[in-house]
Amino acid sequence: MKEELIENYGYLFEDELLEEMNEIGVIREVREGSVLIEIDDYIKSIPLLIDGAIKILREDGLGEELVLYYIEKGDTCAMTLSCCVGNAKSEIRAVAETDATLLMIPVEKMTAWMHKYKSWQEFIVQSYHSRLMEMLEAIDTIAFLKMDERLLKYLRDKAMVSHDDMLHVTHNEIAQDLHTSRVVVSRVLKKLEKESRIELFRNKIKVIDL
DNA sequence: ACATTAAGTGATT
DNA sequence: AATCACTTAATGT
Repeated sequence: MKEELIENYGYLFEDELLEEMNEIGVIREVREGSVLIEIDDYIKSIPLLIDGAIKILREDGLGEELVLYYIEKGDTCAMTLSCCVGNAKSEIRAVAETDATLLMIPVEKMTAWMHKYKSWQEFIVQSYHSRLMEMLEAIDTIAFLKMDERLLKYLRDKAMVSHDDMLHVTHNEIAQDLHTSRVVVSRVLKKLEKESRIELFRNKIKVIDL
């Protein structure tokens, strides 16, 4: 596991910190689809993503959800960070988009390292920043983009995090992620297929050119 | 063969 | 862009 740590975080952190992470962190492997954080959960440890991708969702009242952004390896979850510091409940849900490997760091260590290691502090601040940027991007997408553009972005992101241009997803699942109806998704996808940008199959979508 | 689930489509708001 | 109503196609038992 030491190798994986170095591979993904070695260029960021000094050896001493990596050593501590290796000792204290607990590796957690999760399967695709498993829920890592539920809304209203209290967070007791910080996940650092070693491998795979995590999907971050916002949910309204009951059932209706919306994808905010994805987290890939080398990243951490900003929500977790703010929750630990403020000891607050999670406002979001985190679901494993693919099979994933996480390194879990206890909250106490996370705050202690903030003082002890400059590289850690920078990592946290930097991570906060990039998550905030992604949030802005998500807002722009919803507010200014039409459904066809939103869908394209969704497919692009999905293909990127799964490192595969054959996406295993149904029209219904996409509709839920984008908070729209299945019929609309089917129509737009059909249009994209006619433009030869994608190819449609049952339960699958092949990305040709985005 | 039948039931279930995914996807396609016209019409309406 | 959403909803309804209906059809067609694929898959499971």
